[in-house]
This record gives sequence, C-alpha cells and structure tokens, in this order.
Amino acid sequence: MTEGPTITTIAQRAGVSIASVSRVLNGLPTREDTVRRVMRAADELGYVPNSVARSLRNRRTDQIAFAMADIGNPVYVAMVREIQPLLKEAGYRLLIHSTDGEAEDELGVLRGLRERYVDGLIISPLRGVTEEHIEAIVAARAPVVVIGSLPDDMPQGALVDNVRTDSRTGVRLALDHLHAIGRRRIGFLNGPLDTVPGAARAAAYREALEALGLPYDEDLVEVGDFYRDSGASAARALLSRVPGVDALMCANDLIALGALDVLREQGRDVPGDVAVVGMDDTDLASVTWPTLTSVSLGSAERGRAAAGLLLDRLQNGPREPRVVVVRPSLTIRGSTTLPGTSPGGAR
Amino acid sequence: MTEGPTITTIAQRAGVSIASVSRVLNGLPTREDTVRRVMRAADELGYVPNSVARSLRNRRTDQIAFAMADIGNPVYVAMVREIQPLLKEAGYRLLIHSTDGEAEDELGVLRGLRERYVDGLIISPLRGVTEEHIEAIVAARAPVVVIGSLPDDMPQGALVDNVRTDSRTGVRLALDHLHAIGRRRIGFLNGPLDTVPGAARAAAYREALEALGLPYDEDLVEVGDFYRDSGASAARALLSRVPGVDALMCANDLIALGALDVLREQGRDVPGDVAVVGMDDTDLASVTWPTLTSVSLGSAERGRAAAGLLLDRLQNGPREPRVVVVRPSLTIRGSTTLPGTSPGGAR
DNA sequence: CAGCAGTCTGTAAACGTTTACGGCCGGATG
DNA sequence: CATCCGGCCGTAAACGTTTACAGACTGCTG
Repeated sequence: MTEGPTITTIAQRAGVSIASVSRVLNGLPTREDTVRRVMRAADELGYVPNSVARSLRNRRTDQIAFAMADIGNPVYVAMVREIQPLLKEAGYRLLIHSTDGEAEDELGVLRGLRERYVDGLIISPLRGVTEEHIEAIVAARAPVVVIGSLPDDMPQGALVDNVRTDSRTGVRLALDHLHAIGRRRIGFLNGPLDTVPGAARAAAYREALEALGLPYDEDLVEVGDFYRDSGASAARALLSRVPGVDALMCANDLIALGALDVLREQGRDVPGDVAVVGMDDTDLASVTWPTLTSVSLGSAERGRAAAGLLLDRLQNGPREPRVVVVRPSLTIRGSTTLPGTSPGGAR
Repeated sequence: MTEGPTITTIAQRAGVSIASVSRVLNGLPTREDTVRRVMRAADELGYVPNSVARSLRNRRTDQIAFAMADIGNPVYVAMVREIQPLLKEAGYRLLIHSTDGEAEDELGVLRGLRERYVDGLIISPLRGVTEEHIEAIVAARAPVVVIGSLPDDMPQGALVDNVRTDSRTGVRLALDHLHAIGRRRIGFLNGPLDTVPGAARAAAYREALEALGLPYDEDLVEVGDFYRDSGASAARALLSRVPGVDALMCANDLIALGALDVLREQGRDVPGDVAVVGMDDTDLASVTWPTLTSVSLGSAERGRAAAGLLLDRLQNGPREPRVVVVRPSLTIRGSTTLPGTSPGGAR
C-alpha cells in the first residue's frame, strides 16, 4: 500500500522547502513563481492534506458530536436533520452517539471530550443533568450545548449553553384545546416519572387541570413507557377503569399511536367518542388515521438553536452562557376535530 | 484556558521518561514500581490521552463514516440504528454525512477519505456508482462498502465490498400477492427513472406482469418522486385516467402514503376497492390506516451486513471483495387483506 | 573478579502539519 | 559605495503520541 504524498514529497518535487509548500497551500503571500511550482507539483501528485496532522497542530478537529438517547426516535432525527446542514455549512463534520439513555454512556461521551476528538458537543440527556454530568462538562473545557433542562446552579467555569422547551405550556395548550371542544374527562398517558420529560409533563397535567377548574383524578392517569406498545397497554388499562373518559392526553406521539390502536380495536370513534392528543408532533402524526393532533415542542427549532449556539461559541470565543427557550405550539388535526367542524368549535 | 496534562507532564511528576509512561499506559511489561508511580501521577493529574496525536502516530482514527441521501428517510435511519451499535462495540465512532443525493456531495465524501479522517466508509449512492465514484474509491485506499448496486467491472485495486437487495424479486413478491387476491388491473406509482431504485423497479414491474400473464399497460404507470406529495399527485392522475384500477403498487412507503390519502379523499375503500402495497417496510407502514402491506428490502439487515463487512476488512486486512445480497420479503398488512380474510384468500 | 545474559529504562525519531525566526537578496537611500 | 529596509524563503521547533535502539544496571556464571 503506497503511502500518499505529503508536503515533503511536494517540496522535493518543486525544489522548495516544506514551509513554502505549506504557505502556498494556505494562501499566504508567496512569490508568483513559487506558487506555480508548488501548485503544479501538488496537482501532479494528487496531494490531499492529512487532516489528522493538521488537527494535531491546530488543536481543532473540525468535528462536532451529537449525543442523544436513540437515533430511531423521530424527535432526534428531526434535530439531526437541522443540525447537519448547519455544521456542514460551517465546515464541521458530525459525529453521532446513540446512548440508549444510559447515564453511563452519556458520561462516557462527555468524558470523551477530553480526548479532544471533537471541538464541541450537543447532548440531550434523557434523565437530566446530574452532578457527574456537570463535573465532566467543566473538566472537558470544550463547549457543550445541553438540549433539555439544566440545573440553575451551574458552576462558573462551565462552557455550556442550553436549549429547552416548555412542555408545561405545551400540555397546557393541549388541555385548553380539549376543554374548548367540550371534553371534561381527560385521561393522561405518561412516560416514566424518573425521566425529565415524564416528570415535567406529570406536573403540567395537574396544573393545567387546575387552571381549567377540572378535578384531578388519579384514576385518569396511567404511567408507562414512551413506546407504542406501552401506550397501548396504558390506554387499555385506563379505558377499562374509566369507560367514560372522553379524551386522552398522551406524553408523546408513540404513546398516542398505541392509544389509537386500542380505541380502534374497541370500536370507539376518534374523536367522536374519545379525542386524542400526542406530543412532539413527529412525522408520524400526519400519517395516522385519523391524523393526530399533537403538541409541537419544536424539535427542528431546538436542533437549529443548539447548532447555532455551539457554532457561535466556537467561532467567537468565550462568552456568558445562554439559554434559548423554544415555545411549544399545538398542531390540530383529525384526532380532535370532527370532520366539517372548525377546530375551535364545540363538540 | 489551562491545557490538559500530557505524557510529558506525567513523566515529570513521576520522575520517569515519556517512553516509560507510554509503556505503562499501554500495558507493556514494566517494573512494578514504575507502573505504580506512573499510574499515581496519571490519576492525580486526571490524564486523558489525546486521540488526535495517537491517530497521527498510529495511522488510524477509529472513526467510520456513513454517507446516505437523507437522514430523514426511515430507510437510512433503520440502517444507522443497526450500524451504530456494531461500530461502538468494535471501538469505532460514527460520522454521518447527509448528501441530499447530490453526486457532488457523494464524491466529496469519497475524496474526503484521502484526508484520512476516517478509517472506512459505508456509502449508499442514490444515483448509482459512476466512473468518478470508482476513481475516488480506488484513490482512497481505504475500505469502502457500497450499499446498492455496483458495476460488474470494478478495477482490481478497489477495496470495496457490496451489499445489495433484490428489488426485482421484491416487486415480484408484491405482484404475486396482488394477483393471488384477485387483482388484475395493477397500477404502478414509481420514483424517478434516473435513480437506481426507480429504474430497477420499473423493469421489475414489467417482468412481474409478464410472468403473471397480465398485459403491460402504459396508462397504469405513473412516474413522480419518492415523496408523499408526489405520490398523491401520481395517484390522482392514475385514478382519473383509469378509474377501474384495483391495486396500486408503490415504489416506496411514502408514495403509498400519498396514495392512501387520495383514496380516502375519494371515498374508495382500501383494500375493498383498491389494494395498496408499499416498499421498504418502514415504521410508517404499521401506523397508517389501514396498515400498509409493504415489501421489506431488509434495511436493518443491509445496515448490519455493511458494518460487518467493513469491520471485517479493518480487522483482518485485505481480502477479495465480497457481495452480500439481502433477500426481500413481503409484510402483509391491512391494505391488501379484508378484515377476517386470510392473507392468501381470494377477494 | 571478569564477563555475560536479561531487564528495564531513556533518548530520539517518526507521524504530517503550521509557524516563529533569522538569513539572504534586491533595490532604494544617503 | 555603505546602509537600510522589505520581501521571500529555509531551518527548526512544536503539537502529543508510539516505538526502535542502545545504554545501564542487576545478578549470575565460570
């Protein structure tokens, strides 16, 4: 396996020093004649600079990592889809880490920053930012953007920006809508309470009910996992316990899919008998039948914001940490509107 | 910004040479006493090796890239989902390149191999492997796995393995099934003919009809793009031209989604009036209503195979190029089976 | 006690760049 | 003609590792 040409090879062929070669290739001022000879030699040899050597010398890798729980989750796909072109545009390559939501893996990625194989990191920790996460971020001395919530008491040295959404308001939007279309017995299918989204949504559901003057009823709440199967089981349990439920608020779209499966199986009309709202507004929401009303937490926008913050720090150097909050919105579709009825109309 | 400790720092603190430090850290035989001192110093300093310097010296980056048209496409997501854990297991990091299917971007990635920022590449070129692709692969001198079809006349020097599927057989499976449930006027909604999948599926459709003894009718074929909107337009056009069509074969699941939209809008029963078959068997297929019968081209399996081939080459050195062919299969769902009817039954 | 084998360690080179520094040469100036 | 200045260029060091090689030391043998 012949090794490729290096600047030394070019220097020999062009009869100049490696310093001149480097200068020419980097466009530094050089005599016309030298430029031509170097360019010629480089072309003939088909020279391509070695990015590893360059990284070592320049102390930058032009790589950025994105770490999330599961690349199979449409929410993260939406983020990657926004992040990738922004990074490419700015000359960075993208590394992907799927952590399965394991804190251990997340920490591994954060600690990996010290190996200096990336210039920065965007991370979305599923179970929140622990003491250990923070330590690792501080020790990394590389810019990090956390998508999700961050403790208030971040230490000074941490080069960390934050992008978050307001799922509280998101749940509120959904319940207001359900209330507006006349629903009063609104069930809630949540994910695990020891995840950040799970805990936040649980609290938000309670609050929203209160704001609407509806009673909180334990029987209307079911906790499972963030998957379709689990959503189906939860829906089945809830429906048999409280047959009169007239709406289901689901903590994400996958759970809502499971709920739709069960409602169809039981022959209950959606939204006639039971209205359903999902959360995350993934691509799936427009595919189901009926199509799924869903709270958009702005995945794409969060991805864009995170990439923007990171690039800003990399390009413009240190500054005060920033927080970007993305406002949720409600996308109303068929699972809460009877055909021919306007979205806001009563039932 | 304090720079982190290097082996030099450790060497000073431990009172030994950097060579000894390196030996200890790499587990080479060393006197007990020295080991202890080095380990102690490394711990106290919180040393982490610099992966860039290591890469430069070792001539390997422990990174692998995956290049595909669009990370938003569920087919590629399925592949990434399989590839990532295999690479992680083998100690490689994963880089993602979304090329938008632009030949220029694909070539950019291939040429990038010469910059040596990755040890290998998995690529899925949307519009086929051109002369230029091949040149770049040969020049790369790094192992490449192509997912998709590869010309027969690859030059000797190319370190390239190949994973492909047999979409011909896939289309055949679908048409056999449609024929078996009594459909005779089977329309075909295809993607662009200048893409590899588009061309292959067009030919396969013709062949399959012939094998079934059905006439080929131009009016039954519509060419658009591989997206949902485009699938809808195509379906609309086809249905108005040939109202009596009793089945729609779609070149991918997204097109099939569009077709389902239109059929619902026109009040035609699926599968009663028109049966629908998609292709790729993505997650979407189990979400639609009715759920979508779809030809699985084994995305996950192709991803696994590609990662396996690449790792094999990286770990065991040069060998003859290999080709893995993944057999398609048909996943039968609601869009071709009347409730209560067994899948194979007549209409 | 000389010689020798065997361990362990340190020096230095190498991986392929970028860049500080000083030298050389030309022309312009006094 | 001596001096100075500016523009180019080459030498060498640096980035942080790994590793070939040779030297130092130990303890043993004859």
